[in-house]
Amino acid sequence: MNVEQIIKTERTLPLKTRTVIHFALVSNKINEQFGAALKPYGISKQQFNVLRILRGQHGKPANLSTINERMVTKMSNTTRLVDKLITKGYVERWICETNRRKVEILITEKGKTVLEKMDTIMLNTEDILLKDFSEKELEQLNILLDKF
Amino acid sequence: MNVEQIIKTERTLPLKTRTVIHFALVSNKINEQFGAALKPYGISKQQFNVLRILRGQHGKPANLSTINERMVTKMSNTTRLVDKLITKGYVERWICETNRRKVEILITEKGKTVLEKMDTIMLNTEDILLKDFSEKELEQLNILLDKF
DNA sequence: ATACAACAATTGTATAGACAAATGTAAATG
DNA sequence: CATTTACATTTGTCTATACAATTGTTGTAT
Repeated sequence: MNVEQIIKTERTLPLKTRTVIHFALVSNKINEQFGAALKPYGISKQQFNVLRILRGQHGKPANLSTINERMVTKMSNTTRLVDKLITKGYVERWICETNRRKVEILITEKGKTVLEKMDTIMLNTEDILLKDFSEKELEQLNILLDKF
Repeated sequence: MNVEQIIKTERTLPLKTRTVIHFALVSNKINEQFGAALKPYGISKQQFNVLRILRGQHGKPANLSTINERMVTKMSNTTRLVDKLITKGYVERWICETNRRKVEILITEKGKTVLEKMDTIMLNTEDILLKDFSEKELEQLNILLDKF
């Protein structure tokens, strides 16, 4: 991936600028790939993330703030995101008995089934995306990412 | 930045999954910072990108497809993006005389002035974002990013 | 107990972006 | 030269997201 070539600039970019742009380009690519992988399921990355969080609760219900806390990309409107998962039948929502301000959200059996299928696809996509990385390079990348 | 801690998961993530999530987290951080830097100017990253592309033309007008080609994040609707820049007076648009299908887009003096101010802020933001990286680490990161 | 502050989620609204269809223009074909 | 095809941009529509204001509930202080 030659950054200058992709954005078709004739000038040599300063290293820092180049890094930031390079990062954005890779980020786009990753998003596209995962987006495409989830497309057949009619689910967004965010929705997938929420399903995974709910499964990770092992039956223990989660409320909205818990979900938000754990999401990779926080967003302002988890209510409507959950709404969509309910419509699809992947998730249930109840009002919390002990604190009626709160809400209890659970993944359904249908949600679990579909999530399992998506898992495979997602792991596959990861493999494809990272196919040119050795174990060592992945570790190196993680160390560098920590510096942000 | 401890990934597991941030997304509050108790399990140890597989290296590849961890990398992808790590990447998304950093990407969010970068977007937030640049977004915040541009906020006082009431301009989006995309709009800023277009202004920079137009300045890079050195007076030579650009048409929509040229702009699209050079944008870091391609998008489906550059027309409306340019509309917004016109409203702000940062950009002009004319119909191309030699090929009336095309359009000629130019940055205005006002656009150049405001862009110069934004440049400083953006470079500053880059510096802050990358403050913990040595020259060598930045080069290393760019090499790793190339593997995507 | 009553008033007030804090909490948790929801709703309204405005803006951004994705995607497909439509418009207008130029080039190619017969 | 009329018709078709390709091109460049624009427009319509639907969905996603950000941000602020609102609703309903609980906890706290007097």
